[in-house]
Amino acid sequence: MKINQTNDDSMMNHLLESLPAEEFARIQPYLESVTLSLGEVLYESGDTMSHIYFPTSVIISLLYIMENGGTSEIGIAGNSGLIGMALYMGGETTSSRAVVQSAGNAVRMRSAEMKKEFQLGGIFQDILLRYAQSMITQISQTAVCNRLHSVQDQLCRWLLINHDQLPGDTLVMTHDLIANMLGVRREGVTQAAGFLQNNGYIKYVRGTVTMLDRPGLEKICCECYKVVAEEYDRLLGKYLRKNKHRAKPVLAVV
Amino acid sequence: MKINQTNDDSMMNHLLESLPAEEFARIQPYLESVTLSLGEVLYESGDTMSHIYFPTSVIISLLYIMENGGTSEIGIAGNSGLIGMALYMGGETTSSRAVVQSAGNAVRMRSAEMKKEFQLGGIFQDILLRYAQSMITQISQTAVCNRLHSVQDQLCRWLLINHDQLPGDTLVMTHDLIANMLGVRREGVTQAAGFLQNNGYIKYVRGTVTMLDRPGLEKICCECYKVVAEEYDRLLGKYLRKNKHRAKPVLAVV
DNA sequence: GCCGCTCCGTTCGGTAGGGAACATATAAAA
DNA sequence: TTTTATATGTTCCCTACCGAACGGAGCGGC
Repeated sequence: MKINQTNDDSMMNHLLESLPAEEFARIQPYLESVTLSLGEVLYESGDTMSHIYFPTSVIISLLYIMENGGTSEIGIAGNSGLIGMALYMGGETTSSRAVVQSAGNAVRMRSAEMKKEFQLGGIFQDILLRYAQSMITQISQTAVCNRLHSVQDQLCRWLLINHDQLPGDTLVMTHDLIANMLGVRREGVTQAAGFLQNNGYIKYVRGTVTMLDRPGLEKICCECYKVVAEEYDRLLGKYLRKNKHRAKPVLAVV
Repeated sequence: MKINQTNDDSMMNHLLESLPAEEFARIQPYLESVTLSLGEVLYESGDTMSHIYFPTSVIISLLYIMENGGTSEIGIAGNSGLIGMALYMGGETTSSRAVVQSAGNAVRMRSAEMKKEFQLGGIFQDILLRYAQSMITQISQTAVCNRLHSVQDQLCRWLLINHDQLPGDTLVMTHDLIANMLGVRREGVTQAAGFLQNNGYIKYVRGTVTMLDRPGLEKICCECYKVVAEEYDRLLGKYLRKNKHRAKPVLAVV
């Protein structure tokens, strides 16, 4: 982790940029910009968190690691989310690992200041709580998707969710890593990805995946992506839409 | 749903009985006791919630219903939980269905009063937020268990979690219903339950399951039960243990 | 150029669980 | 008691996915 000299990028996180000017001004002095590299671990299961992170260009994955070594992702957060809900929910720690899935920047805020600001109520608190609820939806939908849908469906969902957090259309990620996220075998990912490539939805070579036909992907994907995207928009859209600085929609909703 | 004349049973919900006397006195006037029958639906996916429910003897299941008709439970709440987090998280609704899994009583509180009391902060708010975090853990663990563990493991987890919310050792529940909760086939449940019965862990006849060897069940279960139970205790134990009225431990932790 | 590493493609066999059909057992209703 | 509805037991086949192994392909370092 590299600590940057300015926090100019703080407005690139959609939750922060949704704040009214006066509330943003209040917390801005506490924000610190950091650069995170691929694979870096922000915290392990059980670690007491020192900071809350608001990704600006980085993507963070929340991973569960089972006793038998199996892994499965329960949710991700990019520039429309945050990492460290447990700080304001009261628990201080969670049982998941937060790991950098795509290198980039984030702004962070110390635990103590975070809790103090949360207690003040206002829009900031409301946004944090609504975001927590949207994560509950994301995790729930992951649970049922894990249970009831095929690997291919889940790969589509995963690609779409990640694409929403990315600046462009290319994702740096090997089949092996995707398999760890989905909790399936690498071969299963290769097979599903092969199908998607043969049908013109994506293209991939040695650790990069490029989206070619996003509308098509949404079409063949199970409903799980849409449910999560729409719920995020329902919960936080009223704040996000107020801000005219937003360049592209956070989530493409049908 | 039947509305009762007194709310004397309100102290039978562990979250409520954890409140300091003065905070409990403040909200008690808003509490209303209701009797709920098996299969009753407290709210459907998308419904605006009118009340938050604190189960005293009832058990409520949170079910997701997919477009193809498949169902899967993401969490449950009994006398150590509540139903209606979305009210204080800001969303007003969730995308799950809340259905009575075991008949009994609950006390409830109207949406408006709930939100007002939550805003006052204090122990009540802290307990509600910590409970929300424990539900996040429960849902996350369900997600990974769905992905990585066998039907038998999941049946054990489900039985243990339900047993924690029950007064006795007998659960009124058919294999068919359990299958809906777990999101698997009825035959799969019959087979797993048959194994558990043949090995003396449980006994069942026509819609009732009796726990015979709970320590044994915990032993052969995957870690998922233990993780959820310990996390609940870590988050809320400090409040629960203060109250001397508690009869039995909410969760048996190894 | 050559070597070596990582990523992807493919195969084989094994298994858990799904879909469907049907037999049997118990409880409630008539 | 007989009837009927519901709960559980069992079988068959089928598919998706797992585990493991190995071959080839791209890309770096030397």
